[in-house]
Amino acid sequence: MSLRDAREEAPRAVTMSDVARIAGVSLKTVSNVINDYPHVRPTTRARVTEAIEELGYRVNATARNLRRGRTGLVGLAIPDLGESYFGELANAVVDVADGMGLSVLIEPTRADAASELEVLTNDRRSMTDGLLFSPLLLEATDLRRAVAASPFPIVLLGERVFGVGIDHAVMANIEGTRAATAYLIERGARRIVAAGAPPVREPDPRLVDVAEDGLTRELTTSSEALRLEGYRRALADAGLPFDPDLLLPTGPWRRSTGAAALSDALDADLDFDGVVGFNDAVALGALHTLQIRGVDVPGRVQVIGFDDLDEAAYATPALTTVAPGRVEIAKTALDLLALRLEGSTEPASLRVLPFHISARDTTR
Amino acid sequence: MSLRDAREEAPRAVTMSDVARIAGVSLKTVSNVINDYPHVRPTTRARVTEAIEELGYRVNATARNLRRGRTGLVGLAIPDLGESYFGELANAVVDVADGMGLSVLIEPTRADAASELEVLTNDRRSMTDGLLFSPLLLEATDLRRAVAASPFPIVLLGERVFGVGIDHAVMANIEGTRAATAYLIERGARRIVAAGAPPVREPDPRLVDVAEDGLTRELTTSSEALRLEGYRRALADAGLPFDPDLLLPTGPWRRSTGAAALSDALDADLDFDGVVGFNDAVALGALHTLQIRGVDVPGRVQVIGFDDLDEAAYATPALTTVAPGRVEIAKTALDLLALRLEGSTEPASLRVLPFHISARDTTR
DNA sequence: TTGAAAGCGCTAACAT
DNA sequence: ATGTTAGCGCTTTCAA
Repeated sequence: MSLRDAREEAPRAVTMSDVARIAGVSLKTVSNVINDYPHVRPTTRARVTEAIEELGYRVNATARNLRRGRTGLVGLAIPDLGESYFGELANAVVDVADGMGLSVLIEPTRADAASELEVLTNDRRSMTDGLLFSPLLLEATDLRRAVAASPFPIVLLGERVFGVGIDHAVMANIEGTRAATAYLIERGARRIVAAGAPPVREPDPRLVDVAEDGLTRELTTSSEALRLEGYRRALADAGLPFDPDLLLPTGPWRRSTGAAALSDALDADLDFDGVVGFNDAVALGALHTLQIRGVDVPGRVQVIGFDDLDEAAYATPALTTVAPGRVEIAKTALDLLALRLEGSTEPASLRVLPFHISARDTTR
Repeated sequence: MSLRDAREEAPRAVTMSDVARIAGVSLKTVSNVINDYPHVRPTTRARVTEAIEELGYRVNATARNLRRGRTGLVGLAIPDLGESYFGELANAVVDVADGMGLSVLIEPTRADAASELEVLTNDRRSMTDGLLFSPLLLEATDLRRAVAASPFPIVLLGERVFGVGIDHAVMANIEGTRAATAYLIERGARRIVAAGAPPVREPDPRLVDVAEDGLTRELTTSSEALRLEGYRRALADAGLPFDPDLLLPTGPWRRSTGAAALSDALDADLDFDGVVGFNDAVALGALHTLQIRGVDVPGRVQVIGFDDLDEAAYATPALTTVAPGRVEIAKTALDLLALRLEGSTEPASLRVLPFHISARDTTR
């Protein structure tokens, strides 16, 4: 009815001046009311509020943004919303941003280096105040250059570590995997398979002295390499031998590849009593194979994952996993960004976030 | 270096007038070049382009949006990005929108009726030109009222059907499940379990004459009910009896609930040779249980799902499933929205989209 | 405590 | 083919 007619007649939307006119006050006063400026007489405020109500006024965010010079929008560039991990991360970012009065413009980069670069110079960049970026494929040098040239603040988030010079909220890849591995060892596992390890068995030469306290000197590598490093350290901590035969590369970290890797291991009569899945998908796939093959979990083989996806809790048996603190990551990344938005010129910081182990039923 | 200094000194960003000045032309000409207005002399265009290059000019989307009266942003309200189905749907919407020059502001509503309502009157609504909405919990009447009162166009997308009066791009719930069931029947299945059926065993009384051609008279119901209806029809088509014992309610459609439902069925010695999972998660869970229990799939029991998640293709055996045409849904919904954005006052239309069956290895 | 007025950066009539 | 100019709707000095 009236509203529909209104739309058809292409009426001017109601503006602040309409409100001002009806309320018998000036623009400034309406603005004051809307923006909760304290020094407004209660009666005036009431009149304005009433007029707003009556006219169904809503502020025009575009005009406000133009005037203020900011949009309240931040970009979130992630590889793929179809992957549970990124979907859940996006959920977390949106929630946290909401609490800060920010909105999130999510831009999937489709696991494609070109679109990862493109996202930095997109048309959308002029609608956002800053960018949260989770690159997957971009070379560290390309990234560093592009970020340095960007007129807006960028914060990296997620898994990969690219070195200093860029604000960065990362999960504790090394310490998380180390703790996961140690968790199995504490529970009696001695021969622990690393499902999702990188195909190369030597330590990554680029991985130099990776401390997880922000004091890192040089660190440019993949999460595979970082998680492998955590696994190695846990073995070393426990005085257990490092056996390359226990490294199961999977390629992409999916259920199917995890399942296949374990199938192969079983077929090859590999001797093992624990599985560290480098992420939950791989761990869940591994668990699947073990169950089909009739291997008792956790009795004969214990399994632990990494990510704490919702699904992990619902698997049978429920998957023990490293919870990397998605909300913490989101919160830290947004805080870092907010600081830059306020004009901070502090040196870039790398924040490695606390994690914990969600103990469930695939471990003893 | 220079760009960083620039940021620290809080310099005016370069504007169109700067470009105009450097190029020695007027604002209008710069605008013409930027917007690919055809009647610009090549030499002029070159000069402008050069100035743009030199200054590193980027148009200010906010100013443009204010002037144009549109933002080029559409909202996408979906329950939860952590669910693969919605993540993949969001991917599709973003891709299609990209091709239309639109950006997508994704807003998870967290399976909460209040936030589903709230999304319609959000602050973000003044930054978007229209809204794609996939409600899960909202009562049909509430929704209808809210949509009617909205000053911006809304298109519903996804699964539930709310009745006429609202533009709507839906998947073929009934026909898809009917085809899925028929597919198993054609391959010899006779006692087919419906995993994910609603707990009530009577046909939904609200489900009256649901045609899937837009000529629907009355249709206000859940996707559970619609898919059950498809299942019933396929049985009827084949002259097979409808046995309520074969209806396996799961509650939420997840792997875990699908797995549990099949476990119970097996424990109860239920006699069946086919499983129609009401979505892929349920089907995948069912498949999992069947494999653990040593039931030969597809030899002894055939399984088919609904959604065609990426994961379905990677399961072992790969899951046969109904592909509901996510991209088609996205495309149709955005086309519908674009029409309204252009001012169309056509009556609202319900588009039920074509689907197909992705034949894989869980069926013969 | 409120008002007047300028202007954010752009597009699009309207001129020429 | 290009220039002039008036706003889009808001926030924000500056005054009163």
